[in-house]
Amino acid sequence: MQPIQQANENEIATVIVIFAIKNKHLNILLVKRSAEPEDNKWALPGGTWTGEKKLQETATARLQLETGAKDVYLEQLFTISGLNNYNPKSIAVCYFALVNEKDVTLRAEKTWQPKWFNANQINSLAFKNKVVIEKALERIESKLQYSNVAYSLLPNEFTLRELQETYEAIIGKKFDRRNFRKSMISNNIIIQNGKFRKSGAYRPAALYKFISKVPTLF
Amino acid sequence: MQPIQQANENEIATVIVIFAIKNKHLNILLVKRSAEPEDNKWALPGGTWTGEKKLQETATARLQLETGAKDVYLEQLFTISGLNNYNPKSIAVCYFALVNEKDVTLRAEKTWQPKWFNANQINSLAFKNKVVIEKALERIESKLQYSNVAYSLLPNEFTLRELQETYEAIIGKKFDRRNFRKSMISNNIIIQNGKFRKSGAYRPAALYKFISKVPTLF
DNA sequence: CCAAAAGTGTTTGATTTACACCCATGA
DNA sequence: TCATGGGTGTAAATCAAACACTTTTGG
Repeated sequence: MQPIQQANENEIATVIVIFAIKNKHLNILLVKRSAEPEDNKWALPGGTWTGEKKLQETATARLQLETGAKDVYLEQLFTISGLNNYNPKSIAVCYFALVNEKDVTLRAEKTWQPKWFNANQINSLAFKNKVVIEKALERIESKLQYSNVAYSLLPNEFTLRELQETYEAIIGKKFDRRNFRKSMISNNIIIQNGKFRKSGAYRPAALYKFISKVPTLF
Repeated sequence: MQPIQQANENEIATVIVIFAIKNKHLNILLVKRSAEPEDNKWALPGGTWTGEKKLQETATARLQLETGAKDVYLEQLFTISGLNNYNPKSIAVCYFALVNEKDVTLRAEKTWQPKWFNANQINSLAFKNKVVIEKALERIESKLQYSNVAYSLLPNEFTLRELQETYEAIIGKKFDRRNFRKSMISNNIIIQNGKFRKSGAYRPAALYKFISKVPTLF
């Protein structure tokens, strides 16, 4: 969301695409605007940068305010002018963040309704937020392929199937279970934590954890 | 270079890391500041964004002003606050550009001296420009590995050796000539243009051109 | 004993790397 | 004929992709 200022002044906004996996689908958090312009439309969360903190800290603060999530992966996407039609002197510094949906408590107020939307079914949005989402989708997909950033989408312990379904939701295709396991383990992304989870009339699944929760390429 | 404004106002600057190959080395264009703060120090070229054009067009305009180069590769790097210590409300949107040194005519004025510096031997710079250069070096290196953007570093026709030396200067290691040729050709990056260049007491080299001068991944 | 998900290795093909000799030219 | 850089192919190794059966559990 881009707050509005005098149209003649530079305005620096941050905008965040917050991703989480819900029901095996990639979701994005949107908030409903409750002011003109674009009143009542859904938009990406964001805020104006005041210069008091570093730019990225403004994004982090907004993320925490909306989701309560901490220690998540946050990365700058790009900066664009002209996102907000109403102020030609505004620019938006866009970020994307990955959160574990179970750690999230949405800030729900009467005038501020955050809501998760399936990332592939988002249509009309305030401003030109669609552009931002498309770039974010590209980036998260390629990032997942050669880094461990999925750690911020998953809880502390998880089964291999849960991990694989997370990857599949984002990349949009199925993987071979044996190859997936081999690759995650041989790239030192995950390791068994020794526990198992029983959840039905079948063999319990070993639980895994991420070896590192620092962004790492492989 | 970041122009100075009232310290209480938002200032949006663009900064460009302009790369070219000179004498088989990767070089960066710097300009000497002729105003406070940081008077007399070398800095990356840049300018203030006024909101009249798109952000990227401001960077393109600055690039042309400094080098005269057109149709070059220009990509946004990232945006940072705090690059300019003197105004806490300033941000810099940073770009990197690749130009062919032979197409360049530097704008040389008494108060504005642009100069090429070996990219790996840049030390003291105005503001925190070093950070920007480091990111740019990372980016150009990885970009070169899986895209054709080298087209903007080279003239219209070139030998395989010239191309390889360009890659070696940037990536910082030597390649096998046979494998390099194979990869460039099988990835449809370059093709012979039918001409040859004689330049000494040895077999003339075939000249190549880029198949496409649109940024393409492979 | 049945249904459901978990676990596990091997083979094939594709890609990447390493490596050495002959060719064309001008002096 | 010599010195210099230009041109070329093959074998080995590594990596990625395809693929099916056995195990554990609860009901």
